Amino acid sequence: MQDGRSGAMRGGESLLFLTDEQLRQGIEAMFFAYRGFTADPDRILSEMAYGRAHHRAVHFINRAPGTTVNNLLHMLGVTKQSLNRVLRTLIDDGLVESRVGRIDKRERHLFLTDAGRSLEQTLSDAQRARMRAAFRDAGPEAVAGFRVVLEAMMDPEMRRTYAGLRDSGT
Amino acid sequence: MQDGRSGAMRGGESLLFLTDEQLRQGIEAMFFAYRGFTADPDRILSEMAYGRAHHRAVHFINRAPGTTVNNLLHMLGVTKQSLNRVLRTLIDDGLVESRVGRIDKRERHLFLTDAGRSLEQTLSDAQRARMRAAFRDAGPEAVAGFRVVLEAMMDPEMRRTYAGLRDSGT
DNA sequence: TTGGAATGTCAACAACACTGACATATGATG
DNA sequence: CATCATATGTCAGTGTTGTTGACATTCCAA
Repeated sequence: MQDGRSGAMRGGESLLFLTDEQLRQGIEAMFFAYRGFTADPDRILSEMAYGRAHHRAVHFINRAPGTTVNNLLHMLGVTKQSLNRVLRTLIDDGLVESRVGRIDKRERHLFLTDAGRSLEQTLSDAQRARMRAAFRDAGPEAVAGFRVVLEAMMDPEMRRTYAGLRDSGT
Repeated sequence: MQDGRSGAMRGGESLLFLTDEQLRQGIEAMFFAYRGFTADPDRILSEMAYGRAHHRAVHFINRAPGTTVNNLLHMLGVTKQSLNRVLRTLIDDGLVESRVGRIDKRERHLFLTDAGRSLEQTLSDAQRARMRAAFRDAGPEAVAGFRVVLEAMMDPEMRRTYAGLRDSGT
């Protein structure tokens, strides 16, 4: 694939969108867009004692209340030591509640407190505002394509996690 | 926008794709997809003394040979101190060459050496392979939508940078 | 000549990730 | 019951990447 012609013609169908140049533009689009994607919540977080990792934890606890530490670990793709540091501060600050499991007492189930939900709202509102503007400008068909490509880009395991969250949220 | 109905109906046109639930799915798609997006080059880099920051620097120097440090700074969105640390190792290791500007001798123009191009190829090939698979699976229309939404999500300044690179690459 | 811009460098620090090791409590199984 | 595995928490050390702040050098431009 170093000839720069990987997306020429095949069977009469134009595959121009698969040229190395197109792929490179896709890569750069991901890079620049992700910067925008995180910029607004980051700005809010920088004024507090929290960072992006706290945002992610709070987001997924809100999304899946009662999730266990192990679940959260896999969703976030970090080690338990890394998550624990973040979770510790959130619990100590009264944003997250950790309840011992009723069935399996080894597990801890995580919930947002009112204060936690409030922070989540603040961060999500900022992030959603940008997403909404982008979606609105792009239109429904572009949005559909956007989601299809992103889903195809995930690791299979993450795709399952994503689909599980998606289908549970409707 | 906390009523969860921001994307109901308006003027008879369905705006279902703008509901908070849809936006949240878009946010999660970005999160999981970005993980996949960086996974392959990260794996390669972890076996070397380099990280994601080196990848980004090498990518953009390859994309815009002769770019100045200041240009690169703005493209990457980091401070000169942060970039300098990365650039230092790349120059010392013979992957990047820094030439004093002919017109303005304060400026340094950055180029990849053969070794630098080789590393860039290795990393880009891994990243492009995933992007190519995702594009292929999603099809040209989805890819078009993907790019439109990503571009709409960028900060205006980054959008200009992105468009400049895009138009110069064709 | 003087001011400002571009670059480089040093130091300190913070966020966030990692590995490795170990402790505790609990569930599951023989 | 004894044993092994699982879930969680914690401590210590390390690495990458980012930040500020301060200061020096070089050089363009007014």
